[in-house]
Amino acid sequence: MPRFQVTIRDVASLADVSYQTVSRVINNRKNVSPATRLKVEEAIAELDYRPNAIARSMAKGHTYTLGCISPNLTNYIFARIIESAQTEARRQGFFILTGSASSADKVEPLIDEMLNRRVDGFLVLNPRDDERYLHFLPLIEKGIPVVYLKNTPKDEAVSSVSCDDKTGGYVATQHLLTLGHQSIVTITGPQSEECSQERLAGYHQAFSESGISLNENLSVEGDWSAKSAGKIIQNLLDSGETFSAIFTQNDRMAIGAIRALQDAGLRVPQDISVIGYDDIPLISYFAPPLTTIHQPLDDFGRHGANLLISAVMNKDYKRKQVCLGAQLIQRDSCVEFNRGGDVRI
Amino acid sequence: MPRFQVTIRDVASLADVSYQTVSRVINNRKNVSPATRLKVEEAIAELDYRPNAIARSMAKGHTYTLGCISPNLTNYIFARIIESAQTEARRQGFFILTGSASSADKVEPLIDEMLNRRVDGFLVLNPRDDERYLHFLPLIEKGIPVVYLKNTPKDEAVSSVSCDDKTGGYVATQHLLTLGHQSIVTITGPQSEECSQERLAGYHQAFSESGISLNENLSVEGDWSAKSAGKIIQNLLDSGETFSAIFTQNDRMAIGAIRALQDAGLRVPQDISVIGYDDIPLISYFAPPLTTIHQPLDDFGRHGANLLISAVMNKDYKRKQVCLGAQLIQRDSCVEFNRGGDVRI
DNA sequence: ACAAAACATGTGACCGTTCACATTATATAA
DNA sequence: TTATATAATGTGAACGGTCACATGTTTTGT
Repeated sequence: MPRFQVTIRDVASLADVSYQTVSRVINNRKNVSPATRLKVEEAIAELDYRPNAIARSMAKGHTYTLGCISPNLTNYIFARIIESAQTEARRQGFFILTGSASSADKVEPLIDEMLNRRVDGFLVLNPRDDERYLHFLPLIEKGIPVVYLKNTPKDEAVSSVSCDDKTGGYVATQHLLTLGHQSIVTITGPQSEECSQERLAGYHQAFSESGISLNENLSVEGDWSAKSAGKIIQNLLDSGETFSAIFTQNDRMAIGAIRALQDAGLRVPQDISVIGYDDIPLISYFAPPLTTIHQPLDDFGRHGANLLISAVMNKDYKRKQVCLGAQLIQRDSCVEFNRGGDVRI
Repeated sequence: MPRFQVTIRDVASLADVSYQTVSRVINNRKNVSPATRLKVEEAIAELDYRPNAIARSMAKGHTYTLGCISPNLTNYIFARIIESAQTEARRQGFFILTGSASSADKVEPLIDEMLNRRVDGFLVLNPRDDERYLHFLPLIEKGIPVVYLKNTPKDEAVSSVSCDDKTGGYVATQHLLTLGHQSIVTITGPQSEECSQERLAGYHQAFSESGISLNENLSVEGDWSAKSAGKIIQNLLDSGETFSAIFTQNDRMAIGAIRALQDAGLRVPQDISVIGYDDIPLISYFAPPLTTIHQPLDDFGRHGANLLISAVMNKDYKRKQVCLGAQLIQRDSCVEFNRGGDVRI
């Protein structure tokens, strides 16, 4: 298959200089006379020459490409983080090779192929999901730059960007307590995941600070899906537990919970207050507009890309953990607890 | 910067064969004796050798990488299509380099950088948005494979995957007509875009087939956002127009419309039926669960990747236009028109 | 005015593969 | 047995850049 590419040497012969001089021009090096530079630039324009990044990677040993591995692309949270990481990476001359691995066993081949393509480093979203971070440990040992993003294992000596999930859980719970609620259901994510544990810890902390006693039966583990939360609420109602508010660890579960409440004839927020987590798009158009915890997703991507690129470029880069804040967004799904007793079916 | 890579020659010398033989083994060529193959494979395993895809690209003139350019990554529609394209591409040994260009003027530099990286071809989402497809015309002329995905210019001689938007618009409208509605508002996307025009054409066709006369004032142009639809409905109500149903060209606008109706004290579907388009996630949890038109997003990605890879691999590949179907999803936002007159405020 | 430093440019080797071709060993046929 | 096809392996030259170094030309300092 005959190739048909304009090379640095074609430019050189047209401009009547050596190929090295052309290389100097395209890399914006000093030590090129203005006249020569102009000649070369004209030749480049005339031939519509494009430097071959592949050949450059070959010679330099850098691909200026980052591998980004996430559970999927369709979850808004991931998409948003990847998008902002991409923006930041591109600003610094890097591209991102995306790969989704829906389960842990698909992570290994993905890493392998990205390694073959000689990505300069890895951006790993939600490494704690199904313990997929275990696959990156060998890479980190070999000195390949890796940055964990969101839901990160806490104890690892790895660069990471995470959110202060404990505070997030605390703020959410605190908000409900302040409104006078005392019996607050919390639906967590899988307890194997760091962020679920943290948000639950925040919930506990808020209770213990307020001195209000905590009903352990009201903490239930979901799987992030609306469906799981719906079932949990249904069970809770059936079991005769008493509560006036719900804190779900993501918005999807809030939606599922609200649906279950409505199916049971309860109104949100008049009968039960609900607070979510994430602030996904259109959730403000929900009925009722959901009060929730907002995370700075763009900062995740930006910091993540930055950290990774720094590690790629500086051999003696020190690992760093960044922790971002979370913010309460008040809408209409939480109101003051103002009735004689909790709901009981 | 000293590199430290295991190469084909390291493997060769350990296995005591020539580097070419190693190449044959890793490429699974015939003409290698089983004994030699085994020796080489052992050496590969021992050294943890990884073929350098960059060097391979260099030699072969193919990168096995596709450039994917979309307006963003956060829109579920795009994310889903890209994710499925990625899955299909990877199945065939390709990777996807993603790039978002929020506006047309950002497309050019993105193409440039992808071209420098020698992507084998381009996957272009929504080329009709702000006429970004114009940037790809020169590439297509040069013979670089390009596939358009969704909202494609109809008349181009380019491979593309689109949806039968006219039928989609027809089915949606037809559904409302069948329920007895006669005054049906439609909120379109920007009329500069192919798919908006098509869906509107379907709306017209359904009316003309039914023989019911059409009130031109009820066709209004939105910008795909919930907000725009909200304003449009508000204006319509204020102007005293009469209608009993709404067909919005995407789900977000349906949500905005429903909110505006509710704010005006109207109930959906009892007072006004609403049908959307897209079937985005969680929309079935909305109040009321939205009746909408579903598009086979995964097929978009799959076909798109396939078409592009075929074009990349076969020099004499013929351009092909794929058109996918759309499907009515009935939920609870549309009911029979059963009252004496239309709503009038 | 002359040595030293700074600038401008060119040459050869290399990055890690694959390709086309050459060579050698082995099997098949007459 | 010898000619001939076939299998197994090796060699040199690409692919398109960058790096280190060599060379020639100016500028600068005293």
